Formats: sequence, structure tokens, C-alpha cells
Amino acid sequence: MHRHEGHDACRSDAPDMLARAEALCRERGLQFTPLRRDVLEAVAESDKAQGAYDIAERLSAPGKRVAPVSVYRALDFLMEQGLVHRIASRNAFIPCAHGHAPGEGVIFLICRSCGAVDETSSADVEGGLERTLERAGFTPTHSILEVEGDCGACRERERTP
Amino acid sequence: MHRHEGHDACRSDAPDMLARAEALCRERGLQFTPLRRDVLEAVAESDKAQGAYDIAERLSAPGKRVAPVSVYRALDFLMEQGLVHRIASRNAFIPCAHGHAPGEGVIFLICRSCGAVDETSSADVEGGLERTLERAGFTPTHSILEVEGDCGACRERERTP
DNA sequence: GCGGGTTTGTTACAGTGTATCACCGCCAGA
DNA sequence: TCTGGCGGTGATACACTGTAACAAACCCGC
Ligand SMILES: [Zn+2]
Ligand SMILES: [Zn+2]
Ligand SMILES: [Zn+2]
Ligand SMILES: [Zn+2]
Repeated sequence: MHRHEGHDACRSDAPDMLARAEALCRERGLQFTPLRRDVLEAVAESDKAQGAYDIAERLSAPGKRVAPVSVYRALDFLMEQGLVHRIASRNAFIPCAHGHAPGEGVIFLICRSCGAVDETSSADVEGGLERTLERAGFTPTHSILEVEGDCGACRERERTP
Repeated sequence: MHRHEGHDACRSDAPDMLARAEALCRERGLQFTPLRRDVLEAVAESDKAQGAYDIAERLSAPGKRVAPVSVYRALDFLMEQGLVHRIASRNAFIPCAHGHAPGEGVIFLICRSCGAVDETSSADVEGGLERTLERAGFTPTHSILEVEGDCGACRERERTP
């Protein structure tokens, strides 16, 4: 359920990601254009959440500038297809590490010292939330759960200075 | 635990809020200045989440303009004191309806049709989340849980057009 | 080739939040 | 009383985030 087995291999699944995205688009009859590919690759190149403007800058070269608005459009598309998540508390984006069942809740774990964002889920949390909303007479359409703190790797690093 | 007993009385607790805030500041040796008072009052005047710029505009009068930056500073103060919450998914602010135990998780219920934001909490959800984080080796410092959907009142209104 | 949808480029703009510096009011300490 | 610090405010400018609008390019089926 976690993105990291150890704490490397973060970007080793980037090519895998691109292949998965391409297959998924073909299956749905959608266009996996070069821009969308580049944006997804840029997002997948780091396990840190990246801002749209960072991505735009990274994709821009002396001869060819990629405007932020283009990046936003590509990100919108990739989010609709479930390939990318937006981290609301950071105004930033991460690649989705593992596809989700429709309607499944995701929990984002954001490390405040290394900036890495991991994603997980919990039937426990989800069930509790469902009951709570039911009791409150509230019908949910979408929810976000983002936790900031220290990841295991950083806490370890902290202990041995 | 909910802000509304029925679904009125939303702003009837605004004066109460101000008194509470003043007492709290005195107790902590902090200044409850006119600006901070005005900002809190403006936030408490609606059960909808309001943007900082909206508040600034509302507090501005022909003779006296309140700059957004001042509002942000007041909001920062009020958030530190737990009197106001920020809704990350809306870039907006709501008054805290009922003080929280330190470290207690809050769940924001954001109605997409009437815009009202209610807050609640759940030991169930909190326990589940704690276990999940423990299992993931993640030490949390702060978490946000925001749910968008339809509140009971709006769903009722929907059913009887 | 042609027509109509989709994608991209470009520009401009709106919305959100912060940095900086100057000024004021207050109060402790010389 | 003076004075220096300190927290709060005003004011300007700026950075960052996101969207609207329109034109051009592209693709794909007819
Ligand atoms: Zn995911
Ligand atoms: Zn970390
Ligand atoms: Zn609250
Ligand atoms: Zn509602």
C-alpha cells in the first residue's frame, strides 16, 4: 500500500508509470499527448510534491517555453484519469503510486522535513468517517485527508546526527 | 458537537464568540485588539467560509480601508489561538464553533450547494488514523480532514422543489 | 479535402499570500 | 522624564497560484 519499500526506488517506477498511463488512455480512447506525457514524467521524477510553476519551468528549455496554463490543463487531465493527485495544503502535485478503487479514500502523508509525500489508505478510517457523516446527516461527494509530520526515514536520520 | 442544533442560530453565537475570545486573550496575556475583534466578528457573521479579501472588503468603509495583509495577520493570530479555522480546499476561513482539546482532530463538512461549513469530530476516525500512521511509521504533527458534499438542509430542500 | 471536436499557445487577468519598511503606542528600565 | 525595545498596524510592493478568452494547430472520420 505504500510507495516505498525501502526509501529509494522512488523514481524507479516512473517509466512504469508512463507505460501504465499510456495503456490507460488507449483503453479509454483518450489522447496521451507529448505534453501530458512530459508533465506526468516531471511529476513522477520526484517524490516531493511539485508546484505547477516548478513543472512549467522544468519543462521549459531555452528554445521552447511551456506556459503554466498548459501545465495546469495537463494536470487537470491527469487528475481526472487518476494518475496525479493534488495536495491541497501545499498547492502541489504528486504522481499516484497505485490507482484506487473508485470512491476509495486516500490519506496523504507529507513529511515536513524531507518534503516527500506518501499515500496510503485505511478501511478503518473510511468506515469511521462514513458513520460519522451518516450521523451528521451529511452526504459526501469528495474528501481530502492530509497529514503533516515526520516520515520514518527522517525520524531515523534525526536520531543519529 | 455540531454547530447547529436546528439550522438557524448560526450567527446568534457571534457575540458569545467575541466574549469568549476576549476572555481567552486576557487569560493568556494577549491583546484582543479592535482589528482582531473586527476580523473575528466578520468571520463569525456567516457560517460560510470567507476569503481574506472578502473580509478585508467587508471591513473597509469609504473613509477607512483595511488592507488584506492586515486581515491575514489578524487571522494568523486568531488561528494560533484556536478561534478560527482555515479551510485548505477553499482558501477560506470559518469561526471555530467550540474549542478543541489540544491535538483533537477536526472534520470539516463543507456543503457544496449552500456553502456552509460545519465542524465535527470522531474518536473513531481519529483512532483509526492513529493506528494507520503508527503502522506506516509516520509521526504526525498536524492533519486536515475536509469533506465536501450536501448538508442535510440542502438535501431536504432538494427533495421538495 | 472538409468540417468539427480536441489540444495547445499566448496573453491577460483574477485570486491568494508574503516581504519589507515605516510608524505608532505602550511600558520597563535608566 | 527620557529612551529603547517590542508588539501591532499601515502601506506598498511583490511572489505565487489559478483561470478566462481567443486564436492557431492538430486529429479524425466523412
Ligand atoms: Zn493515489
Ligand atoms: Zn521525511
Ligand atoms: Zn473548531
Ligand atoms: Zn447546504
